[in-house]
Amino acid sequence: MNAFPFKYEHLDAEPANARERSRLETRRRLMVHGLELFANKGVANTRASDVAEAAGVAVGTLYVHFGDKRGLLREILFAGIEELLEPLHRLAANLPDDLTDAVRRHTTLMVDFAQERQDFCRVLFDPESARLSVSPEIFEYLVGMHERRLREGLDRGIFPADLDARVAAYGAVGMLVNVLNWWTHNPEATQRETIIDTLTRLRVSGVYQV
Amino acid sequence: MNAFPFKYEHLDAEPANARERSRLETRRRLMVHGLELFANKGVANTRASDVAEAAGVAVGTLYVHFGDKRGLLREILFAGIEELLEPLHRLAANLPDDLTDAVRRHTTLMVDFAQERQDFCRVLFDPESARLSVSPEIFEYLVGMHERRLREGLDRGIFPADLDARVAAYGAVGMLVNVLNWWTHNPEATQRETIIDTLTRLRVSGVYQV
Amino acid sequence: MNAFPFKYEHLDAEPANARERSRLETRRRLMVHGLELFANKGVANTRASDVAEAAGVAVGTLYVHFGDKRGLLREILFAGIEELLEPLHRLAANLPDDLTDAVRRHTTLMVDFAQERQDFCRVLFDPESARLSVSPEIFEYLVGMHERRLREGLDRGIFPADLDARVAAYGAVGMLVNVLNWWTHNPEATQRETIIDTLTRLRVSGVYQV
Amino acid sequence: MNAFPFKYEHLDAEPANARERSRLETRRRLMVHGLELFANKGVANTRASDVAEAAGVAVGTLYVHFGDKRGLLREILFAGIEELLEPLHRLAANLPDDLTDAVRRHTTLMVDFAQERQDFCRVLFDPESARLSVSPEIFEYLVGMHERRLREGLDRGIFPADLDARVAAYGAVGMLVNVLNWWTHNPEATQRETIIDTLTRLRVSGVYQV
DNA sequence: GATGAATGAGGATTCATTCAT
DNA sequence: GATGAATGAATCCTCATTCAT
Repeated sequence: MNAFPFKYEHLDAEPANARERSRLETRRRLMVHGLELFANKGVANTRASDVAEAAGVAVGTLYVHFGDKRGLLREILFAGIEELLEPLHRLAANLPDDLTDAVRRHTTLMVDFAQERQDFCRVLFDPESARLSVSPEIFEYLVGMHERRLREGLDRGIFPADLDARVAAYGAVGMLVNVLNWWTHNPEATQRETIIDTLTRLRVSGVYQV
Repeated sequence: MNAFPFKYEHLDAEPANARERSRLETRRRLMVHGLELFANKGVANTRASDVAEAAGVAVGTLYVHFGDKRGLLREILFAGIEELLEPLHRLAANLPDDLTDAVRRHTTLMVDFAQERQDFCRVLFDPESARLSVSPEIFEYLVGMHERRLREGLDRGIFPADLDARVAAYGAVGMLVNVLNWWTHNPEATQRETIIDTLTRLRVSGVYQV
Repeated sequence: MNAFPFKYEHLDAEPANARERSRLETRRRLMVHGLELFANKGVANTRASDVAEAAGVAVGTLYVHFGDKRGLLREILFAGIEELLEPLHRLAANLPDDLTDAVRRHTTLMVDFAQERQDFCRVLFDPESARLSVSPEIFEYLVGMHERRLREGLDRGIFPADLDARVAAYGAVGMLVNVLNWWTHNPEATQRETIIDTLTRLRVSGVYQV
Repeated sequence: MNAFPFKYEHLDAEPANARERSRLETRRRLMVHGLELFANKGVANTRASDVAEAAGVAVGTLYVHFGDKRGLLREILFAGIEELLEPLHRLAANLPDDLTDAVRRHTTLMVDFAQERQDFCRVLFDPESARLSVSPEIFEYLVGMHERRLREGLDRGIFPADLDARVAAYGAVGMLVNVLNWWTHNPEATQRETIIDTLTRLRVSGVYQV
């Protein structure tokens, strides 16, 4: 049901016994404080020991749970993106017939996610996440999803045949990501609605004047 | 009338005297080898001394010319991007009336540049260039250019009024950059024409089926 | 009459009751897998938890049984060396009268042991065993044995009087150990018989041409 | 003339210019203080920064000169062993005809070296030098030298034909090394002459009573 | 201007060991 | 006795940058 292919230990897994419960709690604390520090100080400027200290555990504990700093970053980003994927998949299963409506719903979902999860987005768009090849992996996944949807639309004759699904998918994701990256760092620069309207516009009918 | 606001010492400045000529030659060698190493090993994995050695000078010389490693990177990227800006400005001064034609010309220019200057693009899209705030500066500039052009179009009623120029500019640049970034690292994945057609399509009329 | 002065819990102790049997089995498993890992990955590169995992128990269990990693290493090496000591003592109690015969029998025993217990020898000769002062303790013991035997020979006028028993003992053990160390790591380099012949030769009459 | 195959920057290289002279002096200081600390605290217990501090330079300087801690250790040991090799080669070029005489001269050289260069020997015999594969490389070289000499003797019929040169070389070096290792750490245990007499005895005619 | 030896702050990571359950 | 999550001291090494020559 959920196509997200990356395994990670679910935080909501049933707590089994006391020891396991405590382990998961430690893990959760590391992720929560990691997200906060990564978002506020930047990923590169946050030391593994900073996160451990904030979480109230020893550095070694971080390494027990996540292998290394990159591992922690991965888990944080994958857990965060999964929260986006869930409504996304729900939407996909229940798409409006009207193209503009459908795109607007999709865009709105992304924009609202960016607005509600600003800290997560700051980490996702941190150049250090790119340097560690974590965010690219996530963007690739989004591109893949988009490509599949485009390919379906092409098959069903909804989209113009001269579109290449792969290229268009990279384009759409790049457009979204770049706008949200900017907006995340300049939330006051414009309104939620402006972004939704403009992105929906561009995605559906480009700059073309009807 | 070059609007590019960043100063750097032109490589094509007239060679004045012998000493000056030798100075410029040293400078050029550092930039050429810097570009090559940055492109092939990655910016973060290339040490200042690597570049100096490749250029056949002492490390200190690099610092005499560029202040620091980031300075060298800046000069390399700004010199490269200027090669893109020149034809871009020429095109702007002489734009076809037809919207699709105009966009296609613009897109073609960008795509061809990416194809011809693969090494430059690898450096431009290197996460380390982002971490050092060099590439963002360039992308901001491109966004600014785009925004101005969109605003003109809006003023003249060419583009639909519900577009926000700034948001649309970020979107367009993000689309372009993401596609070219991918293509630069996977040149065999698709054809130049496919990219031009799809990007032109998306930019002009989105996924909308006429 | 076993002169080996180091205590360790015998593996072949009678199994008393079920609980005790299981305890000994756990202990045996730790030693068996410890030997294997130490031999194959090197002592320094084998973590206590690796051994525990291979043995199918928790790390803590290793510490319950052996106190620390060095304790495990000691038990493994002492158990192994005891397998050498037994036939050695048997031989000592029943030595041929002819000097060359006696030395050859002794040498053969050592060489065959090295050949049959390659894994043990890799651990014994591992520099980490030296760093932890485990192998030196064993070599000292062998030197002591040898010294006693030499002293006896000297007393009985079998060996030339200008030999210092202690020095000669260190020399003989060093010779043996160095050859076997090399051979253990290069088993294909030479034949068992070549080693036995040459070592016997050297021990009995040096390089002297009769 | 000198068969020692390991390259390292000679300390006695002509001082060229002032900068180079200062560089070599820095290098020398690092080696001198490295030897002292390695010998007194043990190689594993000496931090790279300890050596740098003792030498009055920054840690980085050590890494500039030797690459890493192991590099420093190598240079120290190779420089030291070369001091042994020089008289050794001189002796080889001018060997007494009498076998016992020749062996005694050779043994004396080694023993006197060990006595005069106790600190060097402590480092050479340090298990950490073995763990870092530095001392084994040196011992291999000594074995190679020995093997060649034995092979010559065998060819000329001086040594008994049933000796295998390689095995005998490993044996002889092991004997020497083990005795000197012990003596280095227990200088009071016996006299220089006792060691020379016994080792010469063993090497030439084993334990055989003439 | 060019040189290149020297600098030294900075952080990730390991793993033997413990102890509450 | 067995467990295994948590501990945290301990060091290596990098490399952008400087400045005396």
